[in-house]
Amino acid sequence: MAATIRDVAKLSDVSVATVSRVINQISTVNPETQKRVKKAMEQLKYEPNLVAQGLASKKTQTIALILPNISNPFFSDIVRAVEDVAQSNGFTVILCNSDGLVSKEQSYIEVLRKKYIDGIVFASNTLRIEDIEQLKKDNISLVVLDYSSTMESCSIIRAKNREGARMAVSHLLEIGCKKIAHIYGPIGDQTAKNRLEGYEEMVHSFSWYSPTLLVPGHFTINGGFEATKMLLEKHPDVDGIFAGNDLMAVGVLKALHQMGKKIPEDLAVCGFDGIYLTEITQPELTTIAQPIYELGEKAAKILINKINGLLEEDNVYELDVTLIKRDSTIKAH
Amino acid sequence: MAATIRDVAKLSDVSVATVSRVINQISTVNPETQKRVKKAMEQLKYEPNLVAQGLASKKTQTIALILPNISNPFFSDIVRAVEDVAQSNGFTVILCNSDGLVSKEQSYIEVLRKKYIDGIVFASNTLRIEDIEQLKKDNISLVVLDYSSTMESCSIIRAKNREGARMAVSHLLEIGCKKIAHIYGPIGDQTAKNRLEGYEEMVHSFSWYSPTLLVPGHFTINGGFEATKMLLEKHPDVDGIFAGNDLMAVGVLKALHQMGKKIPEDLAVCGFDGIYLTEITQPELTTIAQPIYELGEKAAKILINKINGLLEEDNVYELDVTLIKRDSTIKAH
DNA sequence: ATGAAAGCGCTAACAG
DNA sequence: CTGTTAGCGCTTTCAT
Repeated sequence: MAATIRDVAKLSDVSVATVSRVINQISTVNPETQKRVKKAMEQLKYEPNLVAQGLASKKTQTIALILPNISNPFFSDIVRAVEDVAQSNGFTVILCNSDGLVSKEQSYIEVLRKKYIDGIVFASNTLRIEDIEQLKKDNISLVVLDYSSTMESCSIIRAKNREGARMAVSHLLEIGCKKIAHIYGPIGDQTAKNRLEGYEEMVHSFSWYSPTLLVPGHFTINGGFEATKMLLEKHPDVDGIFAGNDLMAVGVLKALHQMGKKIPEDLAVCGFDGIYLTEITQPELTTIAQPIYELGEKAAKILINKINGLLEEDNVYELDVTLIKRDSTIKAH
Repeated sequence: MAATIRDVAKLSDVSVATVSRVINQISTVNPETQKRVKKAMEQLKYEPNLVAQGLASKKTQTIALILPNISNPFFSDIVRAVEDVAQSNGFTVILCNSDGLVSKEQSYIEVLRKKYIDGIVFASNTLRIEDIEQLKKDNISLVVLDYSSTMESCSIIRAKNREGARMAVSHLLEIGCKKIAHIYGPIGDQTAKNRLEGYEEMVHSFSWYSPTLLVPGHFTINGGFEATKMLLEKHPDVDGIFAGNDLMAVGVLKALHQMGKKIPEDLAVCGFDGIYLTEITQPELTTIAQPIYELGEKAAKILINKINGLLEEDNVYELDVTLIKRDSTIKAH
């Protein structure tokens, strides 16, 4: 049906090798010949078969993005960024929801390998060292997003989590909070851990500090909701809450509303991430904003550079976060 | 490096054809032989090369999902559903953000074709008849989501938009609204149009009705915000607003808050879609919920059935919507 | 039930 | 600068 490289070769009276050369823009082709070949390609409406190219070259112009769950707005922004970069570089992206399950990730990685995928952006904290090694062996490039690890044998992009947490607490102190609690994310998640550590560093020397001011919220809205109820039962005098991410902060708000608390008068709330949800709550949420799109963008760019052989060493990139003050900590005027 | 079908053939002392047969579970293989081949595959840790399979069979076990923008929470739920179904059927999904631009869609379709993709779930209203025909010719299956068209030459999954709109208005009337406005989505978008029509059918015979109660909101939060300001300037006595989607309803809420209106006492608000955002606003939003996950799930299932040749005719599936009453229309006493 | 062999459409030495 | 040719790893007639 569709024209093949052979048809083009025949029509332009050259060998398939030469046609292949002009397809792949290999310089050593006579301009004259090139013109002839190009004309033939147009005439025949020739389009290279990407699958055949992939089989022969072991490069498929495809990358994968593995993340816990696309429904999380943080990740959907990441996806958008990665896809944009991929698209403008001639790459296609395969999306994989792992739900944070190692088993799911495992099986994804397996089929991705069988598909000759060129690289993976891994947006999850669950990646294991063995996997990294395996991918290296298979010549599949890897960039990890939002990953905290002491040993780095691959490129990592992340935001300054610990520093952000300190900024959050510092802000709450500044506006006059006398007892600040923290709702933290999943244990085992390094990002959650770093934010918790930032909080602890800021508060551990205060006389009011107690480890019972730490409550788990699982990085979900409902987790934040439940955590708040539990927290206020034990510490009715808390007047500031730093939630480890925005989703939990939303849950905090819901709980406080339900309990009839005034925000920020009775209690100030600060989240982390900077997803757009923080703008639609009432009051709007103060948050430590990560440059979400930039995180995804940078990850994709680095990955593609690696794939194209333009980048050798593995680096760790830490992007800055910024405090966005809103009504959940400061009453407008 | 990795074992190929030939290695397996050699080790199990059969031809590659036979190995291929056991890989593809073709029945005509002697159980004895089959066992031998399978043992060899295990020994060699053989894994079929999907790219090679694709080239030879023109089937890649890959589908694509084209949608306007993953950042829209409605679509991220759709993605999740499609990916889940694909995953559990051995398919991989390529994600494409079109921004609703025909040009982008066009270029995506082109590369998808070159990649021997098996099928496409198209979640957008911008698909053109020519494209449908072209895909058919290329033997690429197609299922369209949330698409309204009089002529159907492909399978379509959508919710009952017109009926949902009528339910929304009907509910607002029941709770006592005396003058109901509608904020509608992009003109040209059939879904937006159907919802608008549902509204009109319900209100056109009332004496208070006027076409100026219709305001455009572009299906965005900000659009809903601006529309509300405009609307209340012209019609300060409006006491009910039906927003064409939840995003706009959120914008409505923001605007009303800013104007100091009480909800639902001064003004009741109803959205459409049933995204989870409606649960985090204050007050929570009444909405006409579509079965979002089910929409995506059904689309993916039908697509895969088509690909596997289990489905012939093209049908239109209209899923039911449900009214979810919340505080934006009824004060929980 | 199984094997031989001809592709699928392209890339990449190697030779000239 | 260009052509020949041998794959890439698998599927699929067509025989047997």
